[in-house]
Amino acid sequence: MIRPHLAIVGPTASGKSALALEVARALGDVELVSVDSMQVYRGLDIGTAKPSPAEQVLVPHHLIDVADPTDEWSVVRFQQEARAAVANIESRGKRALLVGGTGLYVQAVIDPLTFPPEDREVRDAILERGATPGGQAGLHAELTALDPEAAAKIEPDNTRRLARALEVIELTGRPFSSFGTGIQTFGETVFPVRVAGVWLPRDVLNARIATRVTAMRDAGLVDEVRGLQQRGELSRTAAQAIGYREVLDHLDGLGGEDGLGGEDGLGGEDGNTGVDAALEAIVVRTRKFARRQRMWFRRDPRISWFGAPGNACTVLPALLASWSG
RNA sequence: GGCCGGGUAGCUCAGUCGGCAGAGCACGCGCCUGAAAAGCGCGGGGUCACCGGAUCGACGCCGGUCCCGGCCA
Repeated sequence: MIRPHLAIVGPTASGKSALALEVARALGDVELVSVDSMQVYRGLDIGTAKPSPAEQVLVPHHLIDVADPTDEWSVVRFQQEARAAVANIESRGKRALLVGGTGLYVQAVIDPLTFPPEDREVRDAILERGATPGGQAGLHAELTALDPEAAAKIEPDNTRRLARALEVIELTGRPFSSFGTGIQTFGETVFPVRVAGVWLPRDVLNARIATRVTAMRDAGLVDEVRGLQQRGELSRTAAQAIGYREVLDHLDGLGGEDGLGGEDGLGGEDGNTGVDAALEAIVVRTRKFARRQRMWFRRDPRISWFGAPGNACTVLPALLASWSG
């Protein structure tokens, strides 16, 4: 019988990746699959805390650097490629160790989610309708008429999800709610897998986030973003990566405009205040992201939680003991 | 020292003619099926710098004190 695949989930900056490396070394028969919506992009290295080339040599990693930063990426592409990677690993007699913090992606891989078709043009057209005055209310009314069940589950102001639901209905002629039971259903996974969650005290995690952002600056995050920008405009999906969006905004702000620069006039004579503000914004958004991750994973009763006082690696013995059974 | 502007939520700031104190962000709680590091909902939070006065009633008006910024000396 095939031994179950493994997964480690948890909030950003918890030390999941380092823990996964140690697990891989200890077990010997696993390969890592990054479950991360931003590490898929080549060149987004520092800000995504991507495993270093050296680390990637130690243990094979999958789903890292599989897209160009000018390309859009989506959960469906991830689902296809990650499942292919798992199958590939399995075919070589090894086990996959999924590691990551993108909740929807984790479920897209291990749960039987099937995503209805999409048509960007159709959706953009709906989105445009929604952007007109009173448009959101209009979209919600439309959806209520076509699919009351779906409409009840989507906040009237959430234009993006309203548009997606209407897009699916327009494309398929079926109610959006007729596709799947929703991600709040936690049933059989598509392959045997044991999922562990790492959990850090909030103040510890916040401190780790702050430290990590400073380290990213020191590692040259701003230069990395500048370089990426010169090689072509980041795609809609890549450009929203935490750290990249803020630095991009900051670099745009330096463009010598005369009024709106947001300069506070006090203190920083060398543009450093701008960088500092961007870094602070990164810290704040990372914290919020970690909170949403917590909310997401917390709901899944299949996750076994491992509390760590400082960083995730301290749970290694407990985790190995749990998985050896 | 003089003149001008300012002091209201953790931060930045609105507050009409005197009538129960507001927003954005932060923070907390939550939602989630093709952008998910996205998008969205809900909530807690105030000695309105301080002291005194007129008024039925003051964040607002009057007098004073303290603090911050700018200009002038």
